[in-house]
Amino acid sequence: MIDLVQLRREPDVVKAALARRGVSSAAVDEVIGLDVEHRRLLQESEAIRGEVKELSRQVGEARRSNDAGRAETLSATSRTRGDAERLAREATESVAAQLRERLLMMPNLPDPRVPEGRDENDNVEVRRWWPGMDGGEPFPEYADHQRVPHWESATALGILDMETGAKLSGSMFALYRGAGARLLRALSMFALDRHSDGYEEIRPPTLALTETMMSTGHLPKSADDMYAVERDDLWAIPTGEVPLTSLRRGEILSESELPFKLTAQTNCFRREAGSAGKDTRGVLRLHEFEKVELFAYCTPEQADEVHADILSRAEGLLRELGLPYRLLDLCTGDLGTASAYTVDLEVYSPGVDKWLEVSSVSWFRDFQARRANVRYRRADGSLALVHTLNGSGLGWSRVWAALIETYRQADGTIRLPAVLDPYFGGDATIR
RNA sequence: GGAGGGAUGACAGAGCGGCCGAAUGUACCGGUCUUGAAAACCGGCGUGGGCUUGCCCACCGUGGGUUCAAAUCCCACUCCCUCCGCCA
Repeated sequence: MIDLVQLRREPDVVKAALARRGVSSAAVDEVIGLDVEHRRLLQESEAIRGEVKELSRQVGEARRSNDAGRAETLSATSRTRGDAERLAREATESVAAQLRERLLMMPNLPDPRVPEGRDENDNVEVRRWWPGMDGGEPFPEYADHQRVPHWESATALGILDMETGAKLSGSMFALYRGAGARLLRALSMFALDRHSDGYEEIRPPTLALTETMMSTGHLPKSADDMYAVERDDLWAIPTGEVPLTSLRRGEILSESELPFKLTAQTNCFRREAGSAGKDTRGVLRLHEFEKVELFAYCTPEQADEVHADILSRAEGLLRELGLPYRLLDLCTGDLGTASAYTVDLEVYSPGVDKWLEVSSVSWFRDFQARRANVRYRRADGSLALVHTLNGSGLGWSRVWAALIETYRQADGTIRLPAVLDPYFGGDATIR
């Protein structure tokens, strides 16, 4: 949620920032108008409320001094004012509800460094890495046996069975078998092992309350992309970010515990309502996938450093796995609702000849903290909202595909990078 | 799923229609005393909102209701505890 106080103080700054994301000046004015109206009504109803309280106090006084007549008169006046108060309060609450609704739909202000753009095509590549790059080697050349899509090679090896996945749950649900399933488990273990220095490992529930989904900004705006368990009023989380952001919801943290860093491996559920037919072969886009998330609450001063740390951890994993990747600064048109600044990591996968998004490292400023009401007490005793950041480290289905394609040998076997050997009993080769 | 008990400030815990934003204790902050510390004593000490910055309003799990007036009475819900049932 954007800061209403800032909106009052510098409406033009807010308008200019939101205009970059396509929010019209009129929409912002509407919020401002509702805020003005809300405060006017609030003052009115609070003044009447004050009157009622004062009258009630006097009724009590009159009763105690056995002045029944006076008490009755005062009581009657208070009753009338009480009716007026009810009306004023209802009007106030109605405007407050409208204001809240508009505010919850409003996206975060993009950071100045976010490039201008309409959609994902305008994201700006900031860096590229591949094995041997530092030694001056060119971008890898791939052999024909690596140019095989994973849905062909993995299915042939019996480690991926999309057909049975569809039989169980419908299209875009994967079933991994044998070494394929083990590879997925290995990747989560590998990542969590790497993050264990500094990030507390969490195993959160994957069904969450509406309030929990509201805090990150996934609701109300993206309800169509979420799986709802309506009977119990729960939602399947689209990312570990959801439970982690609410871990300390409503709490006041001490400055000494910041940055407060967490990591969690969870399944992630996405309806992919708006992406019919796009990259749907194999495991490129699934309704359910596994991801290791990195998350932090921190002070505004710590935010840059934490963002860099999360990013470098995500990069580090890809380097250890020997997979080429690139970094993109998301443009204003592709930035997530809650984010102020996001860097995406895309891994190159030779079989499909595509760059695949495997991580999004985002800084939310106090947008989520305001919704989740997570604050910290500063050295001077004052309270301030924390900043939240998160990033995948990493989302596995696409990494899985890139590994299968990149490390496919001429004989059709897959010799996975040596860092995974320990998770395969010493030899990470899939035959 | 059934029966009972509970939810109050950082924590413990009183209050059970009006003088209660809330006793008391602990913790915390400042001061006195002390060579220093401790103890003792004195003072302070929740959050949010509004505006005429001094005041007003809201908040005692959540939502509704009764009343001139609700932490306090009534209803519903959520969560926690105990017991029973069921289950991995």
